Amino acid sequence: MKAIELAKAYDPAEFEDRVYQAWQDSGHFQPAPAAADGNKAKPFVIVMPPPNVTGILHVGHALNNSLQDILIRYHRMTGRPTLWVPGTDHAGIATQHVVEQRLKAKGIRRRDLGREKFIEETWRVKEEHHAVIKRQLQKIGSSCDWSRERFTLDEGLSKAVREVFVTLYERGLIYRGKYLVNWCCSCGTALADDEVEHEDAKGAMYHLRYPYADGSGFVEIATTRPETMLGDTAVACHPDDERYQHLVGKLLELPLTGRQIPLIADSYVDRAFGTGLVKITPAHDSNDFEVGNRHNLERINILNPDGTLNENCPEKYRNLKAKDARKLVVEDLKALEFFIDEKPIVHAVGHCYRCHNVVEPYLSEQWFVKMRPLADKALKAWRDGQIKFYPQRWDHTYENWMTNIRDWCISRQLWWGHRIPVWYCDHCGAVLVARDEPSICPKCQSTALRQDEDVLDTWFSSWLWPFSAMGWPKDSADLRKFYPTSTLLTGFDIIFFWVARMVMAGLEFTGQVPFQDICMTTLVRDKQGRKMSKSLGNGIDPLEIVDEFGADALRFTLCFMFTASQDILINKDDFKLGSKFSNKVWNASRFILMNLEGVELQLAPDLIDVDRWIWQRLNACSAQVAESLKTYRFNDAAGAVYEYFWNDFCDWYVEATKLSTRSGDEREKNRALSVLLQVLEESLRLLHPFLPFVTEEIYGKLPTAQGLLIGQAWPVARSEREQPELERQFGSLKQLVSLVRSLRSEFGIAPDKKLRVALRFGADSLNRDFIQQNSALAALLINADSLEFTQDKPEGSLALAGSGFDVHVFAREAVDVQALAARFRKEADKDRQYIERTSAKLANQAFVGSAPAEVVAAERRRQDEVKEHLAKLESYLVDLTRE
RNA sequence: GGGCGCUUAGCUCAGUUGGUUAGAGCGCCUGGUUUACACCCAGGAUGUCGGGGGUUCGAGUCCCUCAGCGCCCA
Repeated sequence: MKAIELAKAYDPAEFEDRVYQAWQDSGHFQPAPAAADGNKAKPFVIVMPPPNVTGILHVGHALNNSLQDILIRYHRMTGRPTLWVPGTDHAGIATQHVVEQRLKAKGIRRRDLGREKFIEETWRVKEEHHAVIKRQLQKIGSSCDWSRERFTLDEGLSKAVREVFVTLYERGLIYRGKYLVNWCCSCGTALADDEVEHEDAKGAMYHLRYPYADGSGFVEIATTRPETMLGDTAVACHPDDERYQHLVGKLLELPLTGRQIPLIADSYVDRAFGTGLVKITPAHDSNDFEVGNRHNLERINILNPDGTLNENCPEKYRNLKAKDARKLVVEDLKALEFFIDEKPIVHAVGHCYRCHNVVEPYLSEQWFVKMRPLADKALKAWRDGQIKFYPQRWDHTYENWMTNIRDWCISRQLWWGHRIPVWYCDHCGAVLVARDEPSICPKCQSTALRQDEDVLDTWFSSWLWPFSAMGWPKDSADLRKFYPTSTLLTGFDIIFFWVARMVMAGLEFTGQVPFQDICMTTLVRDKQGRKMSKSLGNGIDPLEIVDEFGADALRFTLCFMFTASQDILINKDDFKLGSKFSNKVWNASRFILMNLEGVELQLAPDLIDVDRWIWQRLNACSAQVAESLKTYRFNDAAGAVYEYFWNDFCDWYVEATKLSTRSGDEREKNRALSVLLQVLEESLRLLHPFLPFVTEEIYGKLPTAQGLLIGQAWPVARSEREQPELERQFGSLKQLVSLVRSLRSEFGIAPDKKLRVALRFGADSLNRDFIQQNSALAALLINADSLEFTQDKPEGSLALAGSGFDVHVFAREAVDVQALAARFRKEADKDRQYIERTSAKLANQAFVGSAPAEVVAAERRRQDEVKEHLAKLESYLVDLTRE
């Protein structure tokens, strides 16, 4: 046959897009129909964590999707029906924010545009962004089933949301109420507890004086938020606090307001904190809210939705922002001598996770989900082992959150999202919660119905994703076949937001956990350990990496660096790792294919030792990859294929085959290349999940290619290929080669200088036959004319110590004998130290008595080897110094 | 305040139930135009495994303690 040409340089940009298109056209992204090939294997299914449709893919997404794709491709190649469902989420707050900013640039405000027009505009923006996200996922090679792509605002998913809302309401698990919620004044909406990020901020502890109403004295209180005093309705002490017990019930004059408030006792108060007295502002602090409930206190809301002070405050403070009001209040308190002092402190302040402005506790009417009953089921499922975290330590986080679960505020004062399916009758005041929009009030027949203005939290649709994406609430074929899914792979930072809630929703609505394995990924950071962010400008754009190094390089590097326990600290240069590896695969393949010129391929070529050795190595690698992927140890899997391909296949096997391909013997060349091609082909299959593009491109050039590599069988480890004795035998050949190469290198003997080398085996050498049979190979690898074998110590040579043999190199004139002697002495010292150490160990009855027999035996064996090594060195030294 | 994690070569990290003379990639040093690859080849140097204590025949690995760093929750 003819030689096959691969381009001289590995150039991923040349083929990646073309290869992706071929995959997509081939239909392999869709699960193979089980019936067609009688495939009874259990499906392997992942739902992709839907990225925010208006975001762009960052390197964290690249990591997560690369890892998911590795799992998907691997399982697909092992023959399981495999499905990866892609999609995006509508990201209510973030998207609305993006669109408002765009409009603002044109001088348009959301309210001016009106709800309907605004939503139309948002859909347009969504479409644009969606195209970008999808393109990005394709660029990195995601083999997901685009025909099943979903968006959280799709009709079907919206139906699921509505079904869930109404069902939970019917089950008494959704309620509406006026409570303190986290309020983002900038976004103008309520947030869930976990959407608030606590950041340390510099502030002050203000000490204030509240006089008794009867003028007989005053108490001192401390607060970090003096402006909220305008909403105080009590001051509290601990009921057992002897300093204040006698004052309980006394009325205080609240400065600046003219109001009188009581001094109450409540065990919530920490006696040791400040003066032991706290002001109680039920409408602006969640603890105070509880105290207020217990004592029936009035709740005075002093804020407008935009964060300015409202009409419940004295006139002069109205419409000021809280920050400005604070200054003025402090000033006024000073003027009236109610101010004692302020001390700087650092305290945690809540910020909106989307816009990073300060979040205020704010009293408002919202919808909530009662979480306790849902969480109890989710806890039980976890305790029963139905879900499993990788790594396991995330168990604690899950358990802790589930155990201390709080109700979930799900209404958002936004326009972009699922509108709450609740209607109010203006005529009779009825509240209608319905799957379909009612046209008439069933209570009073009025048509004056008004839908709730608010939308639902985006996570209220995301938590249904594993089954809503499969068609639920319809009883779809996909749902029956692919649900529950196999693995969820996502960032640990959304355990609360998403993972935990999906488990709850899955159990509540499908009666099953939505996935079995949960693989948590860590954060990708810069080399200084900083989070990648726009403002720092330290982000890595995955597409830039793809352009520069190729998608395989991006994927492989991330996989290679992904360990379960630590964040990934990475910079652009690190991606050279993957790029170099891809290049290696390209060039090794190129070499083999270019050597096919004039070769007659054999279907079942005979194997020689080195062939059996590489099959053993490939087999071992396969077993290692399978084991590693099973437990989501991606770095181990990547490390295994890297080591196999580079060190075993390229450095030893391909080099070894040169003996055959350059022998001048046509038949031997045909045989060797036939095996080489088979090993290459199988190696490409082994590597494909990790380096899909380059392996597919090369596979397409193979004379033995059948269809696309993506659809080929992965080389599962087979016991008949195990050749453990070959590992040992080939290992001794490698040792021989290394010894000679070291000598060459150390003493500057040119690589192209042919050496005369003789081998002398010890009496009980295990590997004698193997090395003798493969002596031509050994001679090639050490560039010797031939390898001689001798019984007696040859004269005039330099000896090197192998295990079970001496290597004699006739190169005395090329070597600095003194330097070699010095090296031997150093090695001998090391040996003596080792022997001393292990002798003590072996003399220790406690060790010999209590350690497992095989450990002791191994220790003896190693010591014997070192003793043999030392004895050789000593005899070499005698020879060297004598002559 | 409660919880979790990290500290191993110059850098980034492996090291799964305790049992070889602790590994990888990058970087560094020496040599190399071996017609696959300089994104390469061959060889080499580099570690009191954060400090201290303990358990054990044996500790990077288990326990205690101290120090530093990070994250989550309140």
